[in-house]
Amino acid sequence: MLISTKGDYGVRALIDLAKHEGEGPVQRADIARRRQVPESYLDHLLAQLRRDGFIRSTRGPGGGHELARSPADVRLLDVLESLEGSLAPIGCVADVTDSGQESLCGQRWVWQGIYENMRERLSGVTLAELVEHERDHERDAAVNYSI
Amino acid sequence: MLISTKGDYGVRALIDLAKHEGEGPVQRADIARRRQVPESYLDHLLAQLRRDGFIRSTRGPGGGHELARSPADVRLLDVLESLEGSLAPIGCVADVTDSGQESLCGQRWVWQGIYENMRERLSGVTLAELVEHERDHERDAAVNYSI
DNA sequence: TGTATTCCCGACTAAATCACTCGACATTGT
DNA sequence: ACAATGTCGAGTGATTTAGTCGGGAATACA
Repeated sequence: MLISTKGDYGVRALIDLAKHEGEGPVQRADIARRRQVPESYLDHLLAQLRRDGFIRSTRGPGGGHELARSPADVRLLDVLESLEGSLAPIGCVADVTDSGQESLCGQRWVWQGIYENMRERLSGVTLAELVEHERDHERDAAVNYSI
Repeated sequence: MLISTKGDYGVRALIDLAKHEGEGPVQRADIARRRQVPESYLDHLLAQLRRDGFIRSTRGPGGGHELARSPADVRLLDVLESLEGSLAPIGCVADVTDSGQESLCGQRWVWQGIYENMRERLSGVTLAELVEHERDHERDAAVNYSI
């Protein structure tokens, strides 16, 4: 599995922030409840998203988390790579500077194309589109993530 | 990482068998040496490939392993799914009969397309083509996998 | 029949990763 | 001062990865 709960939960959190944009900071506990993510785990994901500049956080009463950029400027690819690390499906297509060792993996040429296609598709999707899609399908907190 | 050493080593083994087709059974020790795979680990991979009908094995002196079908009839997709299980990149596109629970994952529509593209590409590549490619690039035992 | 060769199979293990929990601490509004 | 919030790092149980190991079964051959 290329994408674990890290990527899934993290994207859920960003979608939640996007849907509540302009309403001031959103609290971790609210995101956790609405998106059905364990709060103490969400903590780590928000920390990572903050380190990579996707969100801004403020402490104290009334604090919480906000998007640092417009949802239309946030690419799914970047979010997932922030949360999951490299999305390379097989070792021999890793995005390291391919200096020195030519890969031993004979399937490289096949996977290279798959990887590029994947990155292209994920680059083409923004947080704004994910929100739009969720709205179209009436998937929101109350509908899908609550008990 | 979607593909682990299981998939990598297993494909290497099949390529080796394909290159020695018609020369009688190929021994595990020879595959292991030529393809730089731990022999005791290769054991498990060959067992899996046999269970799924990719190879035939014979015991005793002069025994070994042979392809059960023509290399042109073996799709990379099938080999990898045999060795790795489902290649679904994210839980919500799993190929289970999607009865009941509609997935909660909002990225599903994106990943569905990526998954389909991946499976199409992997379906289009046969063992024969992998061998051909290796021959073109002079990647054989003596060239790449030995010390 | 005996023996060497080869595959077959299941048990075991060390290390890494996943999916969390927990507690101590920092910051801030009232 | 104090309560509400986020921040950070350590710890944990379950699962997966990448193997090893040893005993057993089948077979060719002398």
